[in-house]
Amino acid sequence: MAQKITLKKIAKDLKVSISTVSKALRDSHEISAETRDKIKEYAKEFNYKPNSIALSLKNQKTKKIGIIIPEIVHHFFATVISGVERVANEKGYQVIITLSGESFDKEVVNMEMLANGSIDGFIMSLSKETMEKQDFHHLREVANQGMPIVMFDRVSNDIPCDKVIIDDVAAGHAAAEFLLRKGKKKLGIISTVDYVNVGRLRSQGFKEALQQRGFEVEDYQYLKIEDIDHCENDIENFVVNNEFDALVAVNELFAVTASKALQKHGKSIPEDVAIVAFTDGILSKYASPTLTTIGQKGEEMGGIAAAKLIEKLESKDHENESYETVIVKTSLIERESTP
Amino acid sequence: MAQKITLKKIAKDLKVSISTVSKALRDSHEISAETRDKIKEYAKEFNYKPNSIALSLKNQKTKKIGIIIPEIVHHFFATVISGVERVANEKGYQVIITLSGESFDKEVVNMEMLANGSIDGFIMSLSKETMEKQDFHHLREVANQGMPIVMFDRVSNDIPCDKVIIDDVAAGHAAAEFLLRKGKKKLGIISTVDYVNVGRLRSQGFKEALQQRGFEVEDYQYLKIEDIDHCENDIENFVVNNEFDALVAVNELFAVTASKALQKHGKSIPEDVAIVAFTDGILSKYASPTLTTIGQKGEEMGGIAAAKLIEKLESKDHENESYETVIVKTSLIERESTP
DNA sequence: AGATTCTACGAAAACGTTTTCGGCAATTCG
DNA sequence: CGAATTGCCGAAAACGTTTTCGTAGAATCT
Repeated sequence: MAQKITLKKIAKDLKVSISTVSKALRDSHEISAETRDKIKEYAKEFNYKPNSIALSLKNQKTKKIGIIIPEIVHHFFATVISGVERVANEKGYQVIITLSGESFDKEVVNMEMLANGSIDGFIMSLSKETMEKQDFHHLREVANQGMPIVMFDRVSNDIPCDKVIIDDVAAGHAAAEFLLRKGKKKLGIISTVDYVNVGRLRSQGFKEALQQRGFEVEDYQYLKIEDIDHCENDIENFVVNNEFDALVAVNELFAVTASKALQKHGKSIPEDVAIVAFTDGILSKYASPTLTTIGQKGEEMGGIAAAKLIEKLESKDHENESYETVIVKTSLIERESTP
Repeated sequence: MAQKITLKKIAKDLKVSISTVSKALRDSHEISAETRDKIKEYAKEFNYKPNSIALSLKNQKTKKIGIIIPEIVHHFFATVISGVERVANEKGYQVIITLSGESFDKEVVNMEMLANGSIDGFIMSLSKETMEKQDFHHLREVANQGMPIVMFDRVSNDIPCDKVIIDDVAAGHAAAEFLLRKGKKKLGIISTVDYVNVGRLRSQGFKEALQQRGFEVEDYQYLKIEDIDHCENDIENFVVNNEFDALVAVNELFAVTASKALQKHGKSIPEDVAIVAFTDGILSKYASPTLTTIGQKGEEMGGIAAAKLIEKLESKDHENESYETVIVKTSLIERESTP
């Protein structure tokens, strides 16, 4: 229960002033070698570490960055955090995490809490509800107060800030193209409802790839999932009531669910139906068969987002207000679910 | 770029003193209704929010709790964080996360960083390296400075603090007992090296269950995995070179790897070999066949840990130094991998 | 010796709060 | 009418730092 030691206590014990202690510990030339060594020795003995709250107040910088994400139990978001944490730590920053739980209100509340001096800048991905409402006043308010924001994955074009995304259209295109080159003729896609950007954009790329190859809209089958937690019946109905030799799913959960439904009804994968999933996570690696996926590189996205944010934080504040959108390349990882 | 508004600015603009503004906003009876309303209106218009850093410094409380975990891309840890975040937010606390990456040094560094006033208390699970070294000086130091710690999952008996664990011995016992009741005779277990507590304890419970039923040590097969990232060959060799009709794996990764190896070699699950896994995560739910698991209830553990920490934080500091170890019950979730 | 420059330290302000205390004026009481 | 009470507000301290400025004494220069 040794109380936390402060400059004041050291000063009192050593009968010098607070400023002398501070200077000595920072190797100021103003302090004689003798006094300096005495102070340093004492500080080390009692394990003095400057109080970071006091420093934050004085410097008007917290050396903390705030993350707001919808959920942490999604592998993709966990990898992003991992990436953010890695580069943040390298540069002496700490990471505060809050979860919106896909709720607009929680997103707003958390943002306001963090904006009151707790952090220097934001890294965030919008909640589903926010995407649906298209209400970004909380972002705008924070940005107006001069606090930098970097958005990733689920971003909004309405907010001027740095962004890190994957090219979902290109990725959807690549998935379809990959299957077409394997000689597949009748493709299907399982996507999300349209206000989820990633689902819409991936579907769009998928569609474009087919059209470039001369397919018509009626040549492929489309399923939009509303509720990700209760998608099994929908997916099972979809795969038994339609004919296709290849399937794209905009996340690995849909993919593995479809895979199991297909196998349950006697189809073999990839011979009868090939599958390409998005979001390379743990499921793709361990499903039976393992899934060919388009990887999102969450770790890399998180790292880039953190680097861009810190760059903004450490440049002179008032300068050129230019924002950049980094597009992280996806990678297609071939596994057993495609021939 | 509207600068952040402070009490001082409000005071200046309204030509009153800082203390008057502070009191007015906190509904002090010392301030006349007229002045109070004027100040409150002004504050609302400019969206004043008290600076949390200044409050932290004044109150010597940050209303933040720090989490140190080995990895965040493990589903179990993600669920724990989710639980911590939930109850912390309910009680007005924020959550700072740092990752040790299973490294002792990073754990020490992160702990020292957070201990310098950034947070009010710790919730943590030890890194593998720390478990191996059995070096807990960093925990002891922090605890001595009066900062409360709650450990979960990977804990140490050497440190006096609250703990939240599952009864791994009982869980291992339950897993074996469950299989024996299903009529299985030759059991095997895939575990980790012994310094990982959870692996050792679950194995111990498994062994005890068998002994109570009159089995001898040579009646079951044992595999200890050193490197979780390269366990496939070891597991495949294990399952083809041994005979058993049931298998327990101390995590779902081992379980699904074993399941696939068995199926590859023509065994069917659960008819030929039944499987019980630990750590109910996403893999267990979506593997083929789905896995019967012993769930760890990470969300619940996180919630309990946070509640206990906050309870300590908000009680009068100097009181009874009593510590509690909460044992969270595991639950056996039956799925397709057992008959 | 007198003027100047170093050397080595302390005082105080600042960051944004909250809170204790003191005080002035107006009102009530005896 | 003098004394006590009340209503309303401001000054200042405190939290722990860093940094600017001032200064006393010693050393150096002329």
